[in-house]
Amino acid sequence: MGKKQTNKPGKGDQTKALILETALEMFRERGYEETTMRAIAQKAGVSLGNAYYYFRSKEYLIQAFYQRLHDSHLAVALPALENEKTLKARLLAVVRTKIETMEPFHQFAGVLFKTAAHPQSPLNPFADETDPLRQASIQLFDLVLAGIKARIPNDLRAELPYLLWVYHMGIVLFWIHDSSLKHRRTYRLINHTVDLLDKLIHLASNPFMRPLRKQALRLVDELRDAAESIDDDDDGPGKAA
Amino acid sequence: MGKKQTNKPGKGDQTKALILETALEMFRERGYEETTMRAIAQKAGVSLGNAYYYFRSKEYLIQAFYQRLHDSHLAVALPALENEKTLKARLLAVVRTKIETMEPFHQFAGVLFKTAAHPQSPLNPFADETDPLRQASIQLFDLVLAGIKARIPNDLRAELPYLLWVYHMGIVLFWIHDSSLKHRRTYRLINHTVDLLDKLIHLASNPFMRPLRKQALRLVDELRDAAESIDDDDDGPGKAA
DNA sequence: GCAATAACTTGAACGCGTTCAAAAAAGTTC
DNA sequence: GAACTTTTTTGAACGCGTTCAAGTTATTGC
Repeated sequence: MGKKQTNKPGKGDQTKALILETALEMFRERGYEETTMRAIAQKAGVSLGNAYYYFRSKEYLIQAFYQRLHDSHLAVALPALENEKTLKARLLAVVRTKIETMEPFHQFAGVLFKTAAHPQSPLNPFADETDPLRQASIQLFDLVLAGIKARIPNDLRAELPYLLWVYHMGIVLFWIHDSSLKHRRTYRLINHTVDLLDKLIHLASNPFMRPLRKQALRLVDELRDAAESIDDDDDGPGKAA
Repeated sequence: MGKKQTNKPGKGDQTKALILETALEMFRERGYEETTMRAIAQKAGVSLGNAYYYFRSKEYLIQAFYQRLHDSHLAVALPALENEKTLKARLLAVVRTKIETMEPFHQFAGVLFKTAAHPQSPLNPFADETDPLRQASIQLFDLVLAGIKARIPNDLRAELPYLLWVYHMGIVLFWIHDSSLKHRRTYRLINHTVDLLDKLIHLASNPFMRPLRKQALRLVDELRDAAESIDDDDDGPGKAA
């Protein structure tokens, strides 16, 4: 029973890990475009074709990187959440640790959104609703909300994890473009936006704001499953009511 | 006097136009990735190297495409604005015509954001503040606002053209991912968001909203010149106030 | 007109990501 | 352990974007 587990311990898994490790190291040091598949293979001590046996394309190395990143982020974000009770503090903790986790890959990160924004790319984080990594990432923001006392209307509460995830993607996008020293601009932006979001969420929770909130949430709903199915509905030619 | 004008009539300008025309036609029919520089050159009846004499890279063909697109958009948007007096109607007209103008390039358009989102790319529309095409594009939204009666606070009014431009970029991004029939989802989204924006702008114009508006605008200010200079300021380690 | 200079054009060559038939190694079955 | 299958590994080859030294054609100065 010690030998074969659920799947296969696989000799090849070692090779795969070796290639990924080598690739990420080279990405970090030299950047993505500057690191060739041939160089990765050579440094890892395998043949070029072998790298393609384990990773369908160079882009798939990025996908593996995403997974690593998320694991690392969880490892520091979860403990950080233990100490915080307010929405503002918890959100701040998660977003800050995210950026800190990505820090070593800043130069390399530029390419992420390049591929991620491409509709046809398998890395597009908005692409398939069922992507487990994306779900896990959103779930972290659900956890942020689960730990607070303040009451948030159910309709908003349901969408908020996703919305905060989108928000944090925006922060990451900003960070990618941020060339300021030690990315101070990004941290400042995080402080300000978290502050603003905190106020907005409380404002939106006010009964007075219910109609506008409902309308905005309906919009969000529509945005979510946009690039998915091919269907036909209404509103084609006519104007808004 | 019929010969030499201000600059040079340039024999090569013909060749450049020919190459661009051929390229865009092939992009439209076959897509960007599927159209090779060799194929463009061959169809245009020039050598491969010649194409690179006029366009530094394949990406620069996209930049030329941007310019074409904007010209076409202006040609239909400006007349459309003549008939409309309200913010909602004017904004709707500009954004709708934008999508309609881009229609023939939907398949090809996917690659736009791929390159555009890349920080190092010369096509990044957020990159350099001084890009004339970007300025022209923002100016169109200034024109949208210039034609309305409703009073908008000065601080908001000043930033709004840029904000609406960013909004319209978001719509384009959605459209790129929109696989619904005739892109009905996009048009529906435009209707709903324009409606929402209209309400939001009026709400934000309320004196009651002044503090929140000020804070949001300060944030926008910070976002604008983010990827520009390398500086160092405050807010590094500490938390939000 | 004629040399000199600039503008334009060419095609071979380079390095890259990717593919693939074929070989080698590991695992399986009897 | 032999025959067979599956997994892993290889390196040559392909098509691509891009570069460049070398040509050809147009323009300029006299």
